[in-house]
Amino acid sequence: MTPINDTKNQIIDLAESLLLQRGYNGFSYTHISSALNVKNAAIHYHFPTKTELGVAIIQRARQQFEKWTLHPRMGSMGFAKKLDAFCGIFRDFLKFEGHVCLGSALEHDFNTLPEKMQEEAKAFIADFLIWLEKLLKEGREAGSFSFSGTPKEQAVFVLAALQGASLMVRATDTIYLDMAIRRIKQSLKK
Amino acid sequence: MTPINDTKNQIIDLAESLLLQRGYNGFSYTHISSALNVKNAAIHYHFPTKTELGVAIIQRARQQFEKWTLHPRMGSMGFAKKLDAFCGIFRDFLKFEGHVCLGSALEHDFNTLPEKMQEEAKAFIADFLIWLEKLLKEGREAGSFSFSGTPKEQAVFVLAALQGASLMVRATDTIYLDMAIRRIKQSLKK
DNA sequence: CAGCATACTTACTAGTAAGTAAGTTGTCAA
DNA sequence: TTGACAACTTACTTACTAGTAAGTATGCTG
Repeated sequence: MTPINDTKNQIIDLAESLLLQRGYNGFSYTHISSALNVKNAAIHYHFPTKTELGVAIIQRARQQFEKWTLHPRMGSMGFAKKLDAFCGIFRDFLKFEGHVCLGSALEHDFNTLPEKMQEEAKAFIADFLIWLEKLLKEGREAGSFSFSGTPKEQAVFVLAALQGASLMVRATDTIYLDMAIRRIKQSLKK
Repeated sequence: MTPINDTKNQIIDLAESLLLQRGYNGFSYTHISSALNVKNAAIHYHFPTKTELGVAIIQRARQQFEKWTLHPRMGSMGFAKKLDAFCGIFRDFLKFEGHVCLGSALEHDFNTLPEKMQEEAKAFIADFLIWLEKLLKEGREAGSFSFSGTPKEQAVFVLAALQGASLMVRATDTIYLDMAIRRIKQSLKK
């Protein structure tokens, strides 16, 4: 028997994938229902509105990121390794054909997003920036990183480059993300 | 008397603005026609399909960029000033509420774009990258910039950071673009 | 002034969007 | 075994999408 919430999770999985591939205004309940071989009303049963579905996607992603930051394996990592792992998140997004990272997708569609999604999107970006800022601050204090300016400024810079590169890949070449990651690491070297 | 092509240009202006604000799938002929106080068929008269309208937007932007690169004022500029001016393009995009740069907008919607628009979008990004790569290469040779790796790699990095920051602004704060620009300049200092 | 092109409007089409109301099926607990 | 609930389907609605066919007002040109 299908476990409870199996369809519900499949819906979130597929909707997230479509969001990363086509943007919030580029997918519909029909895309989801036909791929899962159910009727569009079945999607509405689990997520009465598209807004609720969108919010669910972001909330799950925030939970996943929090879990990622709190993973035991993270505790034993050095600062450079942690940055590596963070960059890896963006590489992972690109593993699936035509995906970008969730942050860029939400930022791009921001103006057309329902209010509740806008709030969640802001919180999602803030999560990333706060984590990065802390890593850079502590990493510099420990002598692992070297950069001028504030850790916040540097965090914005690093995240911008990662998001921008993951976007650019679409109209150019996949290796461009790796190029950007190499440059980011270089810019933080002592 | 309305000059020839006045409506046509107004349509491109508005469509471009909507594209930068809401993405390709986030605006319709109704948005344009109601704003210009004409009927939707009037838009179809000038641009039979949305594809043709989209292509027109990109082609005009490419021409404007080419004109910008060839402007007499550019000839007398040093390498650092030219980079400044290039970053200024991205600042200008943000002047209008909720806009991103055209490059990010096209990259984001890339998977849902009609083929002809995809081709133009690729060429548009390539224009930017080629110009930047040349600037960085010659600037380093002349001793104005300092960076490791290839000029191409660095060009990808700079453009990624600019595009990423102009996106991020939406879900955070406008000053984040300036932060990123400061970091870009810093990363190229001798 | 005849004829034609430009720049539209009116009135529509087929398709798709999100969303809903009411009915059906299977499972499980009292 | 009955009733309640979860997880749907059937069958719709309203609104909007891009796009089209046919008609009209205006002005230019020979």
